[in-house]
Amino acid sequence: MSTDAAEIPAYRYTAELANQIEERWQRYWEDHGTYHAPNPVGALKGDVPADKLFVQDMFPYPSGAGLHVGHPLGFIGTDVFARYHRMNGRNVLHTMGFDAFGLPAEQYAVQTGQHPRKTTEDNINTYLRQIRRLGLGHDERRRISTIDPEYYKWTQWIFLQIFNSWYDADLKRARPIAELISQFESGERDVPGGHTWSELSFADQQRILGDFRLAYMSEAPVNWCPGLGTVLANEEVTADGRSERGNFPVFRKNLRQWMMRITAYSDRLIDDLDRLDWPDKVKAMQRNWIGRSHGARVRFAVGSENIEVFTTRPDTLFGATYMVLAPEHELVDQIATPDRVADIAAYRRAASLKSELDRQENKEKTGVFIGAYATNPVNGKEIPVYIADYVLMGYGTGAIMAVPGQDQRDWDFAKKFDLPIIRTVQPSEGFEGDAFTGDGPAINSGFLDGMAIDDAKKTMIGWLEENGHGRGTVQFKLRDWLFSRQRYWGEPFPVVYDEAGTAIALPESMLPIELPDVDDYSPRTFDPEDADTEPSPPLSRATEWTTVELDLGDGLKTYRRDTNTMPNWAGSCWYQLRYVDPVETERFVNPENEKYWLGPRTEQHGVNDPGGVDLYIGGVEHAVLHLLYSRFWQKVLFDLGHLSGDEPYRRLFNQGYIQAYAYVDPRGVYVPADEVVEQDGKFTYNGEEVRREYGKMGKSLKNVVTPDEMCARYGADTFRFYEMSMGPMDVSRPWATKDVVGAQRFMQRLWRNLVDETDGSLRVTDEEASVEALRLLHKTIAGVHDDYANLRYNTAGAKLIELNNYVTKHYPAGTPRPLAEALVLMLAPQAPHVAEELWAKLGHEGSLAHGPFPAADEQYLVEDTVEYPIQVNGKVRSRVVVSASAGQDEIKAAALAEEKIAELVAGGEPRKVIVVPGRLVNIVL
RNA sequence: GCCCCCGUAGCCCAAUCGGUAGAGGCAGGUCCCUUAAAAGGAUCACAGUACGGGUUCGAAUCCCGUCGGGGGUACCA
Repeated sequence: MSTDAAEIPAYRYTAELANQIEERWQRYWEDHGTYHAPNPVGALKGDVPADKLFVQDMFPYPSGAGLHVGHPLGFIGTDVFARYHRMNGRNVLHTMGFDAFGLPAEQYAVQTGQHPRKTTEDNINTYLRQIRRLGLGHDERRRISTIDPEYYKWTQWIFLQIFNSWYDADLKRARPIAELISQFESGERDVPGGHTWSELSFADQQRILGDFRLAYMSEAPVNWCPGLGTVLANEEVTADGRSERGNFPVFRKNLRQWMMRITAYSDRLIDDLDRLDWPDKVKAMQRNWIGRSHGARVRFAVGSENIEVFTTRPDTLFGATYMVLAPEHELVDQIATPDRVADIAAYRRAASLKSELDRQENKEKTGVFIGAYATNPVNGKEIPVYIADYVLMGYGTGAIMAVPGQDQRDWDFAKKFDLPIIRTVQPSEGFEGDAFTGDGPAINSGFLDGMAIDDAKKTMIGWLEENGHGRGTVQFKLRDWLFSRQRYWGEPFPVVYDEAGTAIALPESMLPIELPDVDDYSPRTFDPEDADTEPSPPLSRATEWTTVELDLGDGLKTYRRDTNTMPNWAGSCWYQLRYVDPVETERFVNPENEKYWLGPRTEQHGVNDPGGVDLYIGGVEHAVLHLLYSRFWQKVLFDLGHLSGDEPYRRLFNQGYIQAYAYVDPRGVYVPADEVVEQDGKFTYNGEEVRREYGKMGKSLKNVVTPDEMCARYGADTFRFYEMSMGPMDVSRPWATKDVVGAQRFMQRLWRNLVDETDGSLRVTDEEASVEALRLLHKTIAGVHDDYANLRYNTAGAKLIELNNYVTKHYPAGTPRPLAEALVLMLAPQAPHVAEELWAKLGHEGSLAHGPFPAADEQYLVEDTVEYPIQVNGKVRSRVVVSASAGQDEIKAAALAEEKIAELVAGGEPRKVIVVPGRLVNIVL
């Protein structure tokens, strides 16, 4: 009896052979620095072609679970793109770093006592081993990790740049804070409060500057999450008022925290989206999040006070029949009548106890009358003032004019409290709803009557401005970015506090401010439901670190450090800049290198080109978090003159997700997916029928497939090729291990067409390829070029399979060399190791990483003849072959002369004959 | 509720400007090779594009409606 091994030919392209080849070439690439991309200047200086390409993946957070087959989809996608362009002669920057600060490592540290740095570095090593195994062509000299002190030194430096700048609303750009101070000193700008700058104390000066700085401390309602023991940014809170991570309740609480004045950039962040090559979906999400509304601010007098409201519908002012203030509005106490105080207090208490979730779920209108009446400026009518929790303190002015005729929420409230309703827009015919929000002529509106909404708005804003009752304005939903976290595992703030509690920036020479070692990493967490708790950051317990003696220019003094850390978005805001110049010690990036890799290239991308990474691939989940923050930092650094472009990512592409089936037995327990058997449309595990679910890949769902497994079973090249062939990059699809064999068969066939399986000899011949073969070859080359350039790897792969199948069929004795070489080169971006191996076997020295990529020869792309389908009344009835140079009349004549067609036309005159050159002929009878 | 995207063979997917519905892969049938199986080779079948209407000489593609799936967002005045 013979063993299986003896029957497999020695030189068949098996997983074992693939693994040998892959390991060998990975070592070669590493030894030769094949993927090193030279910089114009600095430590990585080299000869740089003018034509460059910067490709970037959204860098991963190194979790303990390692990679599953879904993760590398984007990584392989960028690698194929990078390899394609590298083979075509471009200087390609492609590398990968790690977004390594964050909660999981800290939570693991709390459980085990292991330092988060150790956990994180172990995980990074696992990731590095996994991505190396995939043969990703990274410039490993450019790897960065956000937790490296040499990296976060510059994160802290950027923080100080932001802290030390202010937004000049007239010039619409950030400027150094020193320029604001000199404006105050010289009197060019009035000091708020009417003070003289030099007479103010240091603390008072800093308090005033805090209202201008782009990073500032504020005591404001923030999202406090007791379950996580930290505060969160708005972007990290879900629509139903819970933490995105951990799903704990989030409460509004007044706390003193670092904020970033991202709202100063609202207009630019919206307007500049037009200059980006990004998916419309992501642009729409950012526009939506920033939420620009055009409208008016209107003042309503209440005795000697004024209530200011924001409205997008100034045209409906005649229909304002009452007003509503947010319960927390500061005017309430001043204008409420004494008899209403008890009710107001009771309502406020009830409102504050409602969680965000309660407010979401129960939209029944509630509120109380506060005894005051306001004057509608447009008609002098006295209208009652209420407080109600459907008006939010955080948007607009925290007060509204209620127009029940045109707003459903106001309608609901008015019905409940029996308030008058005046329609100011004529509802369309047959309208039967409550509030009418459509367009129509103004009614009951004095000088506006008859106008359409747009005209009425303009007219009313003009009237308000003329009579001093208000002005046209723009309102944004975007709020400033809460920038402190009560965590250990993050970047410390590069500031200290003096005795008066004033924040003082540390000089650049003291950076980085490194994290101290502590015994206890845990932020104190609390009962998730208990809103009356206070954050207690782990660093506050590192007393030796928090108190520090420094000489900051006026002698040795005692200062306190900030015990908060930065959110983990900080490190990812600027990593593309550090990839460009990873070892530069004097600056965060050398301007020449930055300009070469990231600067605007108007001759190539048009006059509005903002610069940035040439292709950035990642999931859509960062549409309003990372991608908004990163754009903001880029713009600040651009304004301050540190960068040549004002957008970080010129082109963005969202890859889809690879999902997976999971199987549940009748008890509701997940069973191992790889042991489930499918038969006749039913799924069984150990003979028991199980139910199939579709969703994520995860340990708890027992359906994880790892790239390591796939590499071991098929080899990295086969795995890469399969992943790219599953569908277009941006489509999510289910993982199917059983389908991988298709990719393997292709690789084996291609290998066999070039290499003898039994003795390993080359099966390439000097026979000339037929004209037919050359036509197919050059058509394939042209198509594959196009597909690679447009991220259509699935169709590129299909074209290669088609060409290879042709070779298999027509050249059983051996492959003509031009076909063999072109196949290998075109395969290389997707399956680089086997391509290198075959390229070497074909007798070439060195690597094919830098080309040549085959070019299509025009002479084989033009056909001599064209076969035209002939339609009669839209249905294909026959075909005719015509010379490719034939004119329309010739084609038409040939079609009509065709036997079957002549029969169908039967001597009559067709009503119309449509000739689509190169496509078809349609005869209308 | 509002906004956006998607429905093509049993499954994953092609069809680039409105022009012959099928490139590729999985699964399946038949044949060759083989003692047999695997691997390999050859070959075949399978949908009329979720559904209903419209525009057009011609619709998977454009428009309207319905159904199904996915995503975003929501007392934002």
